[in-house]
Amino acid sequence: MSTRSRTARRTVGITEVARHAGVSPGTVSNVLNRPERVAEATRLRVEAAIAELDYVRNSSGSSLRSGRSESVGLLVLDVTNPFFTEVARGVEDEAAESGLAVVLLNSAEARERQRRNVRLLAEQRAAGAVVMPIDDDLSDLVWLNRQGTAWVALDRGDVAEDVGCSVSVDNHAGGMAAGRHLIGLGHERATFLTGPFAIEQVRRRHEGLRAAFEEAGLDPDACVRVVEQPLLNPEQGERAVDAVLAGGPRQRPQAVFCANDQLALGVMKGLGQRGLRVPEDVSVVGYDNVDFADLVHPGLTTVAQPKYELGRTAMRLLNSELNHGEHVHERVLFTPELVVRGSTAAYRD
Amino acid sequence: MSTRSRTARRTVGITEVARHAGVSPGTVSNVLNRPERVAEATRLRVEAAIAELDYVRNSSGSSLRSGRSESVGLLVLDVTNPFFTEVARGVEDEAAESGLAVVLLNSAEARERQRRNVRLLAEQRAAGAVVMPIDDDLSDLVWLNRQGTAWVALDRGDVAEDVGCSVSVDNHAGGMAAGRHLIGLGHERATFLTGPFAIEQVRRRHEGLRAAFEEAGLDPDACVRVVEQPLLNPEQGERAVDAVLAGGPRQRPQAVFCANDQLALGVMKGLGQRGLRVPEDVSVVGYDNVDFADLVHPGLTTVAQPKYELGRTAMRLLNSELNHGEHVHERVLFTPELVVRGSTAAYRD
DNA sequence: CACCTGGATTGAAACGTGTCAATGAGCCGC
DNA sequence: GCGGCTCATTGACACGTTTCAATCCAGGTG
Repeated sequence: MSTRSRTARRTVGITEVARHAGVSPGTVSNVLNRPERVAEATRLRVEAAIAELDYVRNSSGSSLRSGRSESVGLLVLDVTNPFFTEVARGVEDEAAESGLAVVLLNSAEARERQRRNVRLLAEQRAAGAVVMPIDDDLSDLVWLNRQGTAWVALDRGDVAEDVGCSVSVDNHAGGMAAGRHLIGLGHERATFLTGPFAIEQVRRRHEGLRAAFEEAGLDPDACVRVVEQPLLNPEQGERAVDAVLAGGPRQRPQAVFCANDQLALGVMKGLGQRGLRVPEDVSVVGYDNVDFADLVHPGLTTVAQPKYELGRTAMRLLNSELNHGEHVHERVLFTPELVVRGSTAAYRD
Repeated sequence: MSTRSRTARRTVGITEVARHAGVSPGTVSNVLNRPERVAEATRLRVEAAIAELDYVRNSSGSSLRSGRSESVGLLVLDVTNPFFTEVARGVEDEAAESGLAVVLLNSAEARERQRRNVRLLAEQRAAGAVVMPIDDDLSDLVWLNRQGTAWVALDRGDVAEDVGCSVSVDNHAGGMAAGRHLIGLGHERATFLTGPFAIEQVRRRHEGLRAAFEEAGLDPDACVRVVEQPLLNPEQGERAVDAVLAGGPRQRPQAVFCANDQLALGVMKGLGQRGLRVPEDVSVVGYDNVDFADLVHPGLTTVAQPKYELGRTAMRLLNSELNHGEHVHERVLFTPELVVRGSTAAYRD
């Protein structure tokens, strides 16, 4: 055990570097920010001084002066969800390339916490933010925009374009792809296992599923049942099994389409515990294609989202908004892709 | 589509609030930071002005003046790993309680990137950091400390105590618990499937496993084989199956202990593809107890780490270091816990 | 009434950087 | 050799906040 050395290290700033190199502070600043404006000889001299004094720039000073910091926020619904972490990686990578730091903020699906985090971003004078809003109420974000911080909405295609950019995946198409797949296998009774319908993505996936049945000349009202759970995690999936199976073998769905891989994995576990086999007795389809979907047995058929690309594109959009003076809000829409694995099979009576 | 409103919103600062409330800027600052020093009447007047003008404090200004910012870094090996995300949640929660923002930085297991991130923390004059170092070379972190930024090492029990605090889990005990469990089931040929031995945690787990065999009067050199892969992800686990099975049924291990749940899940998948059943033909033990360990079939027996607590404790330690002037580096060691599920069973010839 | 005390408030001086108008140094062409 | 030009550099100020010594005021005491 030893005591922390409270080194009263005198802070070396731009002015000390300047003195050491025999130039003015302004020149040092130029070397740092617009090297092309300064003659090579002096630039080298300044760089030498920087190295020798082990100078590290103080970003508080610079963002105070310039009015804007060099970090962007990533406001996420739930750090734990593997879907988001993949997105985070995309944002991180793209931000790193433009020298921006990423501040991770977790709303933990709580409105109060989202509000606090938005406020934090405003206090930091963050350059921008990539945001997954907690619900349809965007007033906090509009406020943030008025404070001068730009943002891009993620996975929320319905933001009005006069409010901000958005990057999302076509949830309707995803639901439809899942529906077509099941219908193609001969299923006619499906259950949509989902989280709260307050979440827009979830609603769209449901509509897509129904559209697929309609397209095939089947009545969605008769064919598609819904089981709604309060959260989108594995435990809730497991807990929902009884509701899913309600009605006995004649009424019971031939297939379960889950709004989420986590729900799907939970439901698969629950089905197994009740002696039902996937896919022989029930087919299961998930959504997201998290890494683990490939590792369970049987592999989970699921609607894949380009998670990494999603984050990367959002950050790229944000970047372009930050650099161009004149900016027109954009809306990028990815198309999901069905990945067929072992958890779905043709229906046989 | 509409053009971003470039509102030339004049910035309202502490001085404008002061004028509006008829007090001096200093008083406003006091209201914000040490409300007890200011008389109730004026405090209320200032607060009213703040609300009316929609003032939001500028953290650049305050950290410039005070010399230290109010954010802490979380330097992580790989944002994607579910182990880290759980840790992140713990850090987040604890930081939020003390009003600190968490800056997430991803080393992506690359030394160069870790270095850049450490530099970023120094530039931000971060109050502190929770760090998972990429390898044994802590020189960057020592440098960071000299810059005045304190840190707590995570999951790295071997940092010298004169360098910094650390919070970790007893990897030796974890390996031993796994070993005892397998020996108790009658296994005498085990393979340790692992990532690079350069990682300290991995080495300790291996030693623990060997210690268990020794304790039981068995020769570790004869009983424990090692298969080393370059990375700790599922794909590598799958790829390692052939190496694990080398030697045919007589030589083949009765149990595989993996340094990581991800490896374990990969190897289970690979074993299944080759027609081997878990646990009937081979027992598998993982490490970490990620959420998904409970969802595969059979459930994965694994050594659980208190992930959330780990993060939370690290942040708490950091906090105490930041607040107390005099500080003695601490070393916290958690004990892991074996969670037995279906992937392990008694050996029968 | 003069004096003291202690709490509330003030004013000015930093913190480290970016910006920009002004200055200086060289160079070319007439 | 001179005016005019460009490119490099300078110097001073402003950004919004915290801090701290100095000031003010009210009330109590002798």
